[in-house]
Amino acid sequence: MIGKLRVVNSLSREKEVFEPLNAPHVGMYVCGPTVYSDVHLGNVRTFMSFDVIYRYLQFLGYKVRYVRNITDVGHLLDDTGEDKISRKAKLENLEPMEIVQKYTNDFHRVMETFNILPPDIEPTATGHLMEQLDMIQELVDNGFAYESNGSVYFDISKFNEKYDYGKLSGRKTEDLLNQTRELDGGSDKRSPLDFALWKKAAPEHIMRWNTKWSDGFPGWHLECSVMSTKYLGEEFDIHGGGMDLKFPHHECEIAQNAGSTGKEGAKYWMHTNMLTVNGTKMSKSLGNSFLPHELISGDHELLEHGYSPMTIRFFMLQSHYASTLDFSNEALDAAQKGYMKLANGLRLIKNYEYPEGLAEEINTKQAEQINKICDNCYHAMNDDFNTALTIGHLFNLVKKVNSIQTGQLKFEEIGKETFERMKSTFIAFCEEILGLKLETNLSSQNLLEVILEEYKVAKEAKNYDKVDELRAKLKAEGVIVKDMKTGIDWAFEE
RNA sequence: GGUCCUGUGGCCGAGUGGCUAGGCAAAGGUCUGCAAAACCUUGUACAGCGGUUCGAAUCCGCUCGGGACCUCCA
Repeated sequence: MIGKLRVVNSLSREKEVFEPLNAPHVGMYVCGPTVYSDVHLGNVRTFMSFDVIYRYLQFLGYKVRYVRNITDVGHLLDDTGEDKISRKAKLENLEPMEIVQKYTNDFHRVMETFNILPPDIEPTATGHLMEQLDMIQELVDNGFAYESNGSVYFDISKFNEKYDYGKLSGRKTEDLLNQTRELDGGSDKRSPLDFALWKKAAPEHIMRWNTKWSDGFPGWHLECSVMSTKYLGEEFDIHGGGMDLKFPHHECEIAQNAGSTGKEGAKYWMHTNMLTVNGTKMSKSLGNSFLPHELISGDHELLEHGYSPMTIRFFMLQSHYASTLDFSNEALDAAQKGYMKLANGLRLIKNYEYPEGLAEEINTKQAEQINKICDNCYHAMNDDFNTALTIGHLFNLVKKVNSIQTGQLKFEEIGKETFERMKSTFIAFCEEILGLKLETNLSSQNLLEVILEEYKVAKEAKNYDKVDELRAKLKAEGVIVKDMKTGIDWAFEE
């Protein structure tokens, strides 16, 4: 390993050296989707960011247990106390579990489309009701929660006697109180800051469980505390999620963990930033959100045409996960060309082998440059998973690879050792770490070979009409013919 | 209103004190039947003003612009 991995910890707001609690094991929990409708692109960015983090940690040799939940109940919509799943179920006249299954399946398909690896454990809230009830009881026993009219609430003021509610998002309880609108008379809460652990269900509420507290359902924040603790322990390494979950969701999680176990859960908190469209956060209510399939097909009023999943992945990884990323046709088009350039480089180097028995005539400058670039890839990823910088370095390797193809750089100048390092580094960073894979839309690889052979023959015979015709034919397939001193090859059209 | 983030060349986007980020676009060159691709070269970039420093895009202050969270949201 080159250098140490450093991550920006939302808790300290500083870049810290990453030191797992129980190396080589790493526990990572990421807040997953609420499966009540299609995932939108913003969700994809978050899960893609943590996918790269997961991949890189594994690449570094850590044994990672990655837990990403599915929220299938209890996500309060508003003051009505109705949750997202049951509202949708009523709307579509389906069983809540049908909604859950439908959108869970859809979610998995989308994740696969973008080459996002599945987590090691994907627990559901409904599958952990007993554990949630246990944690509620613990919180009540410890004096951090109270029952009120069949519901159970977390008691922020009690919590603050011993802990500090708001430390993650930098909020002060007094400020929060000043800003919070007054409770309507009907509330069972002692303070507007208190949040629900268990909600008594209204008669029309369809997802409900009969417990000693009431016939009701769990609060949203609880499941994450319960499931992270169950699968990763009272203290674990990384907890992630989108920025917008920082408050109140993650703040509540910390409170629940501390209140029940005495430990605050995660050592490192990591937050991904938002996707924006024309500078404004992508969200459904603003009508500026894209569904993954719309971006791929181009079937959206804001889009001129579609983009392949790997182009989108590349586009997203070209910015740092903690920065906002703005969507535009121009930016996407530029990313498409850039991605094809990278993909062509990847395809080339995968096919290259250092020639057997070739005498080395090392060009020290070239070899040093290449080794430096390889080092830089590690440095970039070690620096808080800087995929944007990593991609920049990979493009520098692409130049070397292309130079080999055109014969401007020779194998013997690089030497076997450096060549092998370049090859393995390039492939590992593209495929294993960034999760970019080649997308071949060629109808037939063999056909391509045949046409290229035909092209070669025509070229040698100086039959230029035929040459131009074949060129056009291949271009229609998205393939560009490359005439070089060293021979004829092809590349994906950029 | 409170808390916080942010403003980089035509566009996107890295970069927290001195070391060419990178991609797209543009210009010139090499190569070529012509092209394309590739490679090489080129761009008075760091919102404005002031300060700290031998030296600042990078630190500090002010001004102006953009955004997020404070209610469900990745």
